[in-house]
Amino acid sequence: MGRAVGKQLYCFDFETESDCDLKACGSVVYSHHYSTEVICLCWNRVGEPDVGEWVPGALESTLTQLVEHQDTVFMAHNVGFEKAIWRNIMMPRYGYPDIPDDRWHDTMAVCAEKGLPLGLDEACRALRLPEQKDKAGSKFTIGLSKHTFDKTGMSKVNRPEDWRDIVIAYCHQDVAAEIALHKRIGWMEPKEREVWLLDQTINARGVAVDLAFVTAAQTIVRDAIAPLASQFMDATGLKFTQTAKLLAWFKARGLHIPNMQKGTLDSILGSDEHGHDDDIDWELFVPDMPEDLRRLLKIRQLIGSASIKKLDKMLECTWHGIAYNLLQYHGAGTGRWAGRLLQPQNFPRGVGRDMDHVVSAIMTGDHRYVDAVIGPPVEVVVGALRHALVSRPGKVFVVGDFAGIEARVVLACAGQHDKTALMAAGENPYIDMANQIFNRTDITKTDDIFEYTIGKNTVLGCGFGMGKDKFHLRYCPLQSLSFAERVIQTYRKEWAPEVPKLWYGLEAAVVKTVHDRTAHEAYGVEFWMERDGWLTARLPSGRKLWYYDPKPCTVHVPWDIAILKNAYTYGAQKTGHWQRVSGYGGLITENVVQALARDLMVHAMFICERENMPIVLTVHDEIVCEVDECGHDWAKMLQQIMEDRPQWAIDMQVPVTAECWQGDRYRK
DNA sequence: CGGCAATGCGCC
DNA sequence: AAACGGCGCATTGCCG
Repeated sequence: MGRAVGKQLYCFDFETESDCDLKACGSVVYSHHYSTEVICLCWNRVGEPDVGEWVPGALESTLTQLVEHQDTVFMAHNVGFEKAIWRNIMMPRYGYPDIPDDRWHDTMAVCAEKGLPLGLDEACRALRLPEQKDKAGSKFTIGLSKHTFDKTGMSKVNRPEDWRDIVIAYCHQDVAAEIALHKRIGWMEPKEREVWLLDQTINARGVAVDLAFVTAAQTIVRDAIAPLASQFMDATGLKFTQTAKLLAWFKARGLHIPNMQKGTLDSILGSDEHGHDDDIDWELFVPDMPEDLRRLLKIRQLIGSASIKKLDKMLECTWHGIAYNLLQYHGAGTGRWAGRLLQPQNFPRGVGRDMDHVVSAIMTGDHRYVDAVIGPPVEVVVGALRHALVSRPGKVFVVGDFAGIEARVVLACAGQHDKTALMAAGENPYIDMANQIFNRTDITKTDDIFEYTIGKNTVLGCGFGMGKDKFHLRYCPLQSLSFAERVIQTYRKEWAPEVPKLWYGLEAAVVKTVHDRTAHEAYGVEFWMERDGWLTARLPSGRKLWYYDPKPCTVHVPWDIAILKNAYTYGAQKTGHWQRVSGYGGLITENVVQALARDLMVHAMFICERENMPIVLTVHDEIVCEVDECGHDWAKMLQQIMEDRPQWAIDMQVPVTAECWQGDRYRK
């Protein structure tokens, strides 16, 4: 079941034209758009000369036979697109039967699993395949869409006469490239195929968006920003989004600002809205700033949030109140999902205001009212963005969050069992850490906020080799550097001395594997050079992490120019493009730990599905299910599910706890 | 002018 | 005895 191997495999590729912007709206909205039309569907049976094509109105039965043959599996690169076209155009308009999820195979999912770029063209290039995607053809086809007319100058009247033939030829070339890619990368691991099928189910369910809430929020933002933006323009001649130019403008008036980030502005203005004086860097505070400049910075701070763009995005990518395909399977190299379209994984957290109060105020659409009863309207809306996601009528969200999961996994992985036992016993590890750092025994969460926060940040942040400089900059810029150094040393030497051994142990194993091309194991992770140019790390969970094109190298150690040590690099996607990355202990540890935390998620996700708690969203260490509204204590049930550990996690002694709640609106 | 890279900013 | 990593989207700015 679910296996696509051994069946008749057909590569399947649609070319379409539309006024709808596919990238912005997603494949579901695109496929439903009135203007979207199929130009052609081309296919080729993998390993056979069996090539075919379909165009609207074609009278032939080959396609019907293919689809009705239950042993036919259809392969595409990003099948979300092909599925949407099939189900929302081919079925309703042309009467074809459905192709169920388990008869699709996605080469993009395999690329994701094996650490390759997700784009077809980028993947083929990274693998140096002779068969490549036809870039000119792609540009031509995209140019057929009306929303690009102004850019390409092509329109229905001046298209070349043979434009359909050009597109069909391009489509066949894409099919050839996809087949070459498939032959090189093969199938998914069977267990990951099951995860991917679940991913497809979740993406097809979608999440409901409260459209009335979104439009009310848009009204508030628009009305609140307008007067402030024009004041700002009058004073500076600049739009408040032109960050670099603004910094120069302020500099010319004697005010040197490192950046326009929220925290920086809080510090410079010497006040933040919520009285967290801890967060303020008083060295940046400018007490004698001219009032006009202060006023401008204040405006920038109030309306400069880019997050409000999400409101537009929510409407754009929603079809009849549901946003589909918000998650990318294995979007991160470690197997975590990535967010797409309205990006549900980076909603601002807000500041813990009363949700019902905030939502009802926003629903009025009146920015003055929001200002009067809650606070600065734009800031209120930004903090409430996640509340736009709601459960469908008659349903309720049940949401669970793994507590400090990566810190727990790294300690368990390292064999730091005194600390995992402490967590398993329900004690607070952050207090334990803080007591050790400050040489005390009586620190509490409420009475020693600074000490507690340092303890927490140390436990959560230091498991992957962070150094004193980074810790200082990030968590305690007002303290001395030697304080940060002491914190780091306390973690590494006293609190969790097994953890640095984990970094160096994993590094030694992976470096040996890349250099001598034999298997090496450390801490339950087995490194191995696969055929065809991959390094893999088999995790205690049984899953493999894949690193493409690993190469041995040597580097100078930082403390002695004369000493060389073995190291390695590999190809990976970084800041949006394919480049070589240097591996090191902290990094490989981070990858392994993040991957294991993901596998704990997946374990819980399968149980949720089995127990009739359909998942609609995941956010790294958080599961969102949508269940029938009834008297049932769903939160309790989800907690039991998430705290059920797979055997490998029991063996590793990972202490797992989950915090769960239920409600009809998404919140933190 | 479009394409691409870098940057800023949100999250875990 | 060094190194925190993983994302996506919007915007800006540079280059051809």
